Amino acid sequence: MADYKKRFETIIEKLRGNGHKITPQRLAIVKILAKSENHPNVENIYDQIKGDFPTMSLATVYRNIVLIKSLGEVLELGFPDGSNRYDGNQPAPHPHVICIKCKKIVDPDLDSLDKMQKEVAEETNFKILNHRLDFFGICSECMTEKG
Amino acid sequence: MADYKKRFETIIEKLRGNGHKITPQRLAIVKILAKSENHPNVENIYDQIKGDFPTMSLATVYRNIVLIKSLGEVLELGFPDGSNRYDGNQPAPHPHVICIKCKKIVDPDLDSLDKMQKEVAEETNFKILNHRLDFFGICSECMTEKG
DNA sequence: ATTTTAATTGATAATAATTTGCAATTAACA
DNA sequence: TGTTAATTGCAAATTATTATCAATTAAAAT
Repeated sequence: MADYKKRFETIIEKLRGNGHKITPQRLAIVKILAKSENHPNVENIYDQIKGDFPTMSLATVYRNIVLIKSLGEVLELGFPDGSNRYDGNQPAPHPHVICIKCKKIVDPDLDSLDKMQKEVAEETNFKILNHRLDFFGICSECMTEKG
Repeated sequence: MADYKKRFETIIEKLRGNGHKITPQRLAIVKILAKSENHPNVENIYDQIKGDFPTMSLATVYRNIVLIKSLGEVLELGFPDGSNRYDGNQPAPHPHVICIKCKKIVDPDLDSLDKMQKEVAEETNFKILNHRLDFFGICSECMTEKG
């Protein structure tokens, strides 16, 4: 339950501070990203907005995501199959748990990653800058479903 | 330093056992995958083979990888940018450390993942089936380079 | 309030890795 | 050696994302 409003304002301020205009389309995209507890994809964002902006282009969603990513204000979860999910609420890297049936994405609490990262850095002599940890499985809802 | 020959034979046997023919092209692909300590991509595999098989198609590499993947004998490391790297030597999921400059991929020793996976399963009520852990950074060689 | 200017948008074309369809080839078995 | 289903090679199709460019517009300056 994060503070959507604060995230929204942070992103908007960062956009302004970097000389970007706040268009209505952009505003709508930022609103969705600031929540994004459900980790939406581009289509989800587009679908939510095109009701209010019928002429809106998918390219606009893509471009705004690229921009907001470049400001470090959204975490892009890209998957090998080409799908992408976004988290503008928690833009720092963090682990995810993904249901392979319903595609739900959940943020678990895990704090042992820092230690692990240090171990890996020592062993491999890498300077570690980033990481990505996904667990794949089946959520309890999908588990109890028939079929 | 794994046992290439054993991996090679294992994969070939599994192919035979599932009614697949051992063509010369396939044999060459399996050989490369059985080593694959350097985590080759499709292009790497294709380039290594087309000297011996000038008419060889990229599609054949793709198709064979799909097949061997379906038998669980190669680990596909797909990345959000669309690139893929393969490990037929260690086909079970394991962490990777990736240099963002030279794209080298290294396998660190890490054993605390099992515990972490159990914790996550308990907390989220997911049945965890798989995982993916990548650390991104700069290797020692790239670190000491100029530029 | 107008004007000015650069950023942004929308529509469409381009991109590029992977996949698919199909005819020709071939490994493996009888 | 013949038979048959699997495999190959080529080219076309696919598909998410990116780039192009003229028209629009937010926001600062006047």
